[in-house]
Amino acid sequence: MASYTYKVKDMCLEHVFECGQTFRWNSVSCEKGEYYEGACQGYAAKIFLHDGILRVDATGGTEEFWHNYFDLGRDYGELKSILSGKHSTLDKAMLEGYGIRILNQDYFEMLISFIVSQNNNIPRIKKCIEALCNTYGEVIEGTDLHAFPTAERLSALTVDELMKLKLGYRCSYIIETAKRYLEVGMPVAKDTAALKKELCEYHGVGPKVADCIILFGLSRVDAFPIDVWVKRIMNDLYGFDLNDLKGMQAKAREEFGDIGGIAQQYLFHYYRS
DNA sequence: GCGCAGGGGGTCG
DNA sequence: CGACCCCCTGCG
Repeated sequence: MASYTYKVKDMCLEHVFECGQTFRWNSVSCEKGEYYEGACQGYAAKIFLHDGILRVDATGGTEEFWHNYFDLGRDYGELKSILSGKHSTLDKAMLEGYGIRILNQDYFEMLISFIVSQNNNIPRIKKCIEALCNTYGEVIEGTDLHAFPTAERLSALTVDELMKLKLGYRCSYIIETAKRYLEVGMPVAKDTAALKKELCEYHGVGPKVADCIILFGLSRVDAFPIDVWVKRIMNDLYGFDLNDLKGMQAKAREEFGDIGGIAQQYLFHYYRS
């Protein structure tokens, strides 16, 4: 069991784990307060944050790995100052969600997780992903947690098998996606628009899911996922028609530049809470 | 209590 | 633009 500590600013565990970017971390209450337990990249971990000190107790991963996972190399204070004054609602959202950070998560896990998320709600998304991990993911030694399943494992399943996990019509998307991922691998570096187009070729991946994968799985903070909440936000803030996705995308680029994904997370969190 | 719409971080045909 | 697999909620 490795233990690492980091001095952090602009961070709150609840903001990080409950803003909808990840589905595998759960809060645990104990006498000393609250911590989060979960898994990523085949490592199980407990995450504590008190008085500006982040502590990671994990079954593996280097100090650099967790530093990168929590995006500690990015100065969110600086980002907030860049975004401040752009809109009074965003200013409020940044105060409310001061401790949001975009996790650097596994690409394949994000690919599958956000396919599961379509036309679905967060509690059930978490259940579905937990079922996927518990059924098809390797046990993480010394814990009762499971790693996210590999593409090899998922690609070998039949729809009938996967249907048992109550994933509904998403089953075929998941299997096809795992197969395709094994063929094409990670996307090569290119501009975000081209990435989005490439991702939309996966069955079950549309514009919204593609942007989530780009933002959370490829760490491109210029991606600006537009879901029903963001539609409402863009309507409230700038008066966009609810189905004018193009207009919203353009406005996000104009207002937030290449950190639209960061602004999106603050706004999304603010509207949901 | 129970049955039945309604809708959920969309996408496909 | 309607259907969708499933689950949870609210309402009669």
